Amino acid sequence: MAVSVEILKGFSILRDLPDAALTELAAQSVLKRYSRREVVIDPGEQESNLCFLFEGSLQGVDFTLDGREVGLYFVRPGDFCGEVGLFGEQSNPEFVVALAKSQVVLLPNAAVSQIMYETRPLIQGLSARLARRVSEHTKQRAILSLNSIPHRIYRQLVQLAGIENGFSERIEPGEGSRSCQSHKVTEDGCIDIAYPPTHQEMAIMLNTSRETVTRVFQALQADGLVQRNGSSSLLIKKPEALFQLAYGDD
Amino acid sequence: MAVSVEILKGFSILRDLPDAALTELAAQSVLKRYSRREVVIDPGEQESNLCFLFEGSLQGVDFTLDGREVGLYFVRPGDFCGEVGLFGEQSNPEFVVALAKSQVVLLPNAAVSQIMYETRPLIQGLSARLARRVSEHTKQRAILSLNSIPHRIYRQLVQLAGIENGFSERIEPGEGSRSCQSHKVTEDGCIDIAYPPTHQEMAIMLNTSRETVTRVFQALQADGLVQRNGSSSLLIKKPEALFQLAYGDD
DNA sequence: CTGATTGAGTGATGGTAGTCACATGAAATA
DNA sequence: TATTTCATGTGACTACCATCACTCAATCAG
Repeated sequence: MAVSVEILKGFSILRDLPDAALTELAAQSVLKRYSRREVVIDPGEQESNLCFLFEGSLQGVDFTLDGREVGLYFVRPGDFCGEVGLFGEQSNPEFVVALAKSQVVLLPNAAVSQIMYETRPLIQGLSARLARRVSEHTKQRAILSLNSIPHRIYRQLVQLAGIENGFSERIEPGEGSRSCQSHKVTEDGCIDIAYPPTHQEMAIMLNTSRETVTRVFQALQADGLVQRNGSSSLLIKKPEALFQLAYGDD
Repeated sequence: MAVSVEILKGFSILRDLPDAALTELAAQSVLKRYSRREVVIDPGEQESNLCFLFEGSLQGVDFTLDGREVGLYFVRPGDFCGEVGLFGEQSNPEFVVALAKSQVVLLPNAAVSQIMYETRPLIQGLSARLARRVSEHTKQRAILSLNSIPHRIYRQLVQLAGIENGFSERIEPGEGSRSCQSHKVTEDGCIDIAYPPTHQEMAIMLNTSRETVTRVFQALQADGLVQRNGSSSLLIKKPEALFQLAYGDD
C-alpha cells in the first residue's frame, strides 16, 4: 500500500522535507487509481486526504442547492489539492472529481496536520499553496467578469495552454519547466493540452452553457486555431492568434 | 505612531501571541485613517502591510485590462486582509479600497513574515485565514453561478446580513457573537447593515450592472423588505422573507 | 452659499446566450 | 457485435439585462 519516498519527492512541496518525515509520510500514503467521474475528495467524508496528482486530470467542483454544478479549478499533474481541509474548523469546502483516468497519491490529513507546524518547509509550502489558490480564484474571477462569453472561453484556453504570460519568449519543445507538465509544445509550435475538459466541464468553470461552449469551439476550429484529437488531446494550432483573441484590444 | 498592545489584542488572530511578540509588533504598527475611495492595499507597492480593520468597511477589488472593476470580497470590522502577500513569491494580487471612512491598523509585512513561522499561533491563524478566504471565494463563486441576477443580489444581501445559515435561531439584539459586528439586530427583528456597499460596489461583486442592482433594490423596497437610511445604513426589515427569496425553491 | 461631484432612479433598445428539443458520433459495456 | 451511454453538434425562440442617455437628489469642497 505504501508509496516510495522517491515518488513523494517528485512533488515540489515535499522535496525539501527531512528524510525522517518523508519516510513516515510515505508509510501512511497510498497510490490510488480513479476512473473518469469518480469522486476524489468528498467534503462530507470526515477522513480526508491531501491529494497529489500523479497522472490524469482533476477538477474542483461545487454543487449548489439547485443542483447546478460550479467548476472551481483544474488540477494538473504534479500539483495537489485538498489542503484547505487541513486548516480551520471545517473540512474541504468542495468536491474534487476525476476528469479522466487518474493516479493520485493520498496522504491522510491526520498524518500531515500532526507534523506540519513542526516541519518548516511543509507549512511553508502548504501556506504558499493556499496563497496561490487564492490568486487563482482571483484570476478565474477576473475571467468571469468578462461579459462576452467567447472571451471567457479564449482566456480559459490560454490558461490551460499555459501561455497566460504571452507567447513572446520561445518555449522549447519537449520537457516543460515544471516536473510534470500537462501541456506539451510540439515541434511546429502547437501546444498540446492533455486530457482537456469536456465542453460541459468548461461551461461550469465559465458560468455558461455547454451549447455555447460547443458553438465557440466550432468557430475556433473553423478558423484553424484549435483542433481536437479524440478525447484525450486538444491541439492549440495558433497560440499567438488565440492569445490575441483573448487579450487583444480590438 | 505605534499602536497599543491592547488594540492589537482586539483582533482574534493576535490574541494568543506571546507578549514579547505583541509588543514588538505594536511598536512597528500604525493606525491610519482612510477616507472613502482611498487605496489601502496596492499590489504595485513593494512595501505591503497586513491590514486590520478597526472601523469602517473595505472591499477587495481587481482591475481588469479593459478597465472593468471586479469586486472580490468585503472586509468588515474585526477582520483583516492583505495576508496573501505574506506567502509565495508575488505580492498581494488585488487592491483593497475603503468603502467608507475607515480606521486600519497596519502591520508591515516584513515584521510579520520575520516571526510568523516561529510563532505558532500566528502562522496557525494566518493559514486558517487563508483557508477561510478560499472558502469565501468558493461561496461567492456559487452566488455568481446563479443565472438569475436578482437571486444573486438576494444572496449577497443575506451574506451581508449574516443570516446565510438561516434565520431560525433567535439572535439577541445588541452585541453580536464576534468582537465587532458590522450588522446589528434591532429590537423589532430587523437587521441593520452598517456602511452598506453602493449599488455600483454590489454590481461588481455580482458581475452585473449598477442599473440592474438599482432596479432590484427598488422592487425590494416596494415590497417593504429593505429600507435605506441615508448612505450609512441599510435596514433589512423582513429577514425571513429575504432569506426565502434567496434560497426558496419556488 | 454655490457649483461640482457622486450616488441613485428610469426608460428605451438591441444583442446575446440560455433553454428546449432534437440529431449524430464515439466510446464503453454487455 | 449489439446496445447503451456519453459527448458533441445544431436550430429556433425569447427573456433578460448591458448599455446608453438622461434626470434628480444629496453631499462635499471651495
